[in-house]
Amino acid sequence: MSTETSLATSAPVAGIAPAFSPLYQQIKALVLQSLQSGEWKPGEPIPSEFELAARYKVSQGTVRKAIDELAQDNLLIRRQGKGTFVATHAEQQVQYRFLKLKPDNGDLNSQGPAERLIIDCKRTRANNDVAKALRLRGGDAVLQLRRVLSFGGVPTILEDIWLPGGPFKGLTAERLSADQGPMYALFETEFGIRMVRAQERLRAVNPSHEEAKLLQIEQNLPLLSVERLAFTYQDTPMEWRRGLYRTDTHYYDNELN
Amino acid sequence: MSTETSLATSAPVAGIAPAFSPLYQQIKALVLQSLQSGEWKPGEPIPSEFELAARYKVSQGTVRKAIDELAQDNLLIRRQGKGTFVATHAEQQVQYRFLKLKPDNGDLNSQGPAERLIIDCKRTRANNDVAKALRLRGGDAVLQLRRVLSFGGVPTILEDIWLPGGPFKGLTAERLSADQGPMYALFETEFGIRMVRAQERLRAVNPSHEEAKLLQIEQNLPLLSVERLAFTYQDTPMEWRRGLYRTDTHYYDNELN
DNA sequence: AGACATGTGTCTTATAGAAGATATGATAAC
DNA sequence: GTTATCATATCTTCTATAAGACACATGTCT
Repeated sequence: MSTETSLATSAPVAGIAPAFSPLYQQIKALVLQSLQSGEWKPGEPIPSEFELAARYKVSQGTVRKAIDELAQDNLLIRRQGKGTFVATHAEQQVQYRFLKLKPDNGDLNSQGPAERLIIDCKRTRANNDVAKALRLRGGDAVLQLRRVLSFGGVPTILEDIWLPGGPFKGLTAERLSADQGPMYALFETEFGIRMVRAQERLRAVNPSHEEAKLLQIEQNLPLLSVERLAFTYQDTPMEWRRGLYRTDTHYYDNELN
Repeated sequence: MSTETSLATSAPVAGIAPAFSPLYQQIKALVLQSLQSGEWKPGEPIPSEFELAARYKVSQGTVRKAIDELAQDNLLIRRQGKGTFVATHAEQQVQYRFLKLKPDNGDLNSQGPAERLIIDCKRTRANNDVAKALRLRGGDAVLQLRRVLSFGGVPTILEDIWLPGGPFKGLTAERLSADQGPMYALFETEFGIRMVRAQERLRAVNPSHEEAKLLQIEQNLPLLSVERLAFTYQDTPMEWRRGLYRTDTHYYDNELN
């Protein structure tokens, strides 16, 4: 009975299996559950492959394949010799993982860290567009904020951000200003919400009078409008933002394959 | 001697191995060579995993891992039960693999295929920017062409394209116009050049008078400028293009993770 | 039309050594 | 005695092999 074991004969999983799919997919789903439930927190290591194999009653190779895919999706990070860790936006290396704007010369960190200025932060009710994007009911409480990012003293990005009021209860302008580092990192530590992926829609637009003023540019300079819907686990939308990027000194970088 | 075989004892490869790296990486490199040399052409199947394993004197699992990565990079396409195929731009499914522009409502094919109009096609000498991008010497022969893409009768994209003269010797406006389907597909069949990946840089710009006229728009409508450098195997740049996209009716779609 | 055989990629298990990271303990140097 | 240095043990992930069952595609034979 060397290889014709499990799957049919021995029940492989702990909880209820999602459906009929490859074993490693089921394991992947179970690991995802643990990530989602917060059993393993961002930055922390998850159990070793052999431990997980024992826990789920499958072979180490099957666990490995599940973890491989999760690492591929940037949900986990493998470090040889050390372990496998829950990915986080609070890494020292890449400051803004979702920011694809690059300066025409040098790199983003060459002029020191970005300066972030909160212009506005208020609690309002979701309009139809925002409600639809965040899957809320129209009129539900949302947190709206506006900020300007500057690089080397030059205002470069103007962002309007909408967050669902429920999950982000207690978020204030002070808390945001006090914090160094990426906003998504703060979301993880303070609210237990990890942004997993995002979808961006880009357009070229002319800024309004007010927008031009906030970025200290002429109104005839076209800007790159970047609408982003960010998702946490389970493809649940958790943030909607619209950025206006200066692209006379920077460009939006994208790799195709 | 069940598992402590090869690597040290039996020489694993056919040609000269690149350096010291994992076996599957070496296999990957060898497969890449065969792709590049045209031993297996776009759309065709490559030998089965077991055949390759025999050929390279490694196990099927090792070949599998090599192929997995190549499939990940969109160089190969696996089809269960049928085989593994060399990826091509001539697929029926996704017409324009590198085109990320989507209409605000409906999808690109809803209004039928794109109409393509060649505005200009001439043989010139590379200026400095183009030469640098394509790694040519300034003044080398290049093919320059300009075209307009329309969807549902509405001009939407204006593109200027530069191709190195050598590899694309014999390309004419007639040949381009005659051809249906993606340009990159024609490059494969007519010139044996397969575009593997590309890098895009996006900016918001105001069109020139001429550009606005070609797109039949007002000059005050900002456009999305998309500079693309496309690479073939070995990270060799083979095309530089600059597109101007209308983004009042369409948007540039991008996924982050 | 249906059954069957065959060739393909897919999935799972088992085994085992390589390679990177870290702790521990022995030994040497001060 | 304390501090450095080295070797060893023991974690981890990574690489490689082998073998068998399964799923999918496409024939061929009945």
